[in-house]
Amino acid sequence: MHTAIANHIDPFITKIETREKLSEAEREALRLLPQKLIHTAARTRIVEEGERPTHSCMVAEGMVYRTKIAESGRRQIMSFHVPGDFVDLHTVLFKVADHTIETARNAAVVMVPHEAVLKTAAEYPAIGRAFWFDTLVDASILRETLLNIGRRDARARTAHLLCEIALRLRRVGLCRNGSFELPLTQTDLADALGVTPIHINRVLGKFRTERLIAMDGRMATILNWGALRDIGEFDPTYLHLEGPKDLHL
Amino acid sequence: MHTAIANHIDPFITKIETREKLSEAEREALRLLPQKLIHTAARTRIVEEGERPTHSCMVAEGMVYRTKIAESGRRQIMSFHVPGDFVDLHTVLFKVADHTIETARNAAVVMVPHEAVLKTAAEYPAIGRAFWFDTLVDASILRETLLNIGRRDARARTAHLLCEIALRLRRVGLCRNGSFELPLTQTDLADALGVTPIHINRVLGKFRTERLIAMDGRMATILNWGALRDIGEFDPTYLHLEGPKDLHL
DNA sequence: CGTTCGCTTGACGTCTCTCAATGCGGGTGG
DNA sequence: CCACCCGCATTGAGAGACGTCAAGCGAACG
Repeated sequence: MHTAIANHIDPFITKIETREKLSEAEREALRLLPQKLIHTAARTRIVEEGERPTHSCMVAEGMVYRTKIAESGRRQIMSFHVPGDFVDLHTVLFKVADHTIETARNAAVVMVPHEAVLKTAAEYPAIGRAFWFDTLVDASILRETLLNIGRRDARARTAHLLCEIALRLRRVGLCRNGSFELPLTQTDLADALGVTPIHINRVLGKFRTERLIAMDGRMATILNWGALRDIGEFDPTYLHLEGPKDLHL
Repeated sequence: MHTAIANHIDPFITKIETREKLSEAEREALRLLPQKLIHTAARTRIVEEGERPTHSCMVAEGMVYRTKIAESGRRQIMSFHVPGDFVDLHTVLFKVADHTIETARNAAVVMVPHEAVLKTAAEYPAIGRAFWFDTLVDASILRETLLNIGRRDARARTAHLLCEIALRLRRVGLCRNGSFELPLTQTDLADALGVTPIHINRVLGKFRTERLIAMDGRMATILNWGALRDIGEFDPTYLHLEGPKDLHL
């Protein structure tokens, strides 16, 4: 690194570069984005539905999720975010946030002002593309989630989500030998999977007696990846870990 | 218009400009995109999951939807697209298509090569932003769909979808007095809403006896918008019809 | 004119929800 | 340091929404 001080954006740069190599000037432009690291308590709302946010955030530590609440009061978690994920590039262009962003437990997020994001994207097309690509992957994950909830039963849904979280955490070095910290309550999982916490409890209980997973406090371990993958029909293509196609511009 | 010949991209430009005004140079750049109009039969797959497409498409006529199939064979429709929608800006950056794009009935779509899209986006930041914004709205609709399917019962889901389609069609002048052509079978609706066609049939039947909607062949009419909106908890904020925030670059 | 596709309706099964109660662990205040 | 409380996990019993299986019917189409 050329910069002396460690930069909070670096995890994002690392993620981006597993897809498309950036020039030194582009990396530097990203590092020069104004940024403020914020530590939050559990259940902190970073962006509230209906707000007009002026900053975007990137996860530095912990887990963050997006949520919407129906008029009836039922909550749906739309997606989870792990360190290195830029959570709300959406609000860069939207006037009003269409959903809430919340931390699961203690977390750290980096706040970056919208104008800076847009200016950098306009100045460096490769960065603009990188941001765009990131939101596209996000949408792809959303589509798979939709398939999961719309067309699989609770058992398959749960298996699928566990596989996805494990894989995404492994990518950033937070899952070893199938073990990872899962800072979510069963109610969170239920809200993400479109079922009741009671039902999730029974599904997880069955997974445990079947020796597919183990859970000890906040640590979860996948004991039988193959079986869980099959139950959840998990195929990671939709995560687009490969990166974008080769560009000839 | 400055160009003598009607351009197939014009509906997209019109849509874009309800959000952010473009300069004449930018409009012209969009019109100069290489394009090929294709007329398709019903149930034509434009892009197949797993393919490596080289073109993106925009809907010119009819209705197009995105779909994924689970290993178990169950199909989920992720989203519908009406004239003026750029359906698969995703594939511009993705190597492999993560889902299938299909026409409901006879339709017309405009095909545009990916390199041209990327080149224009890189050259004109406002156009790059417009593309990005379009995919962000797409993701926002996806999130609302997820809430719909995850946290509402079949009756509410159906009402919500009908409201959304009516509103989006009205925006492009294809819905008058609550009447619009709905080129979807009950099986399509079921696959979009995560239920069985039989159940959708009963829900629609109830809507009809309650005088909330009327259906005559392919024409659907919303007779009681207020009631349907309330049943479906429909709030169009997520469609971001307002456009992006005012930019100060 | 037969065939296929889509709509409709009935009976029955089941996955998941609701209601309800218990227990556990961690945080808080006296 | 202990009592108390609250959030979360767990388990049981009964109810309901939705799925499955099955059959009939009309319209479009070759």
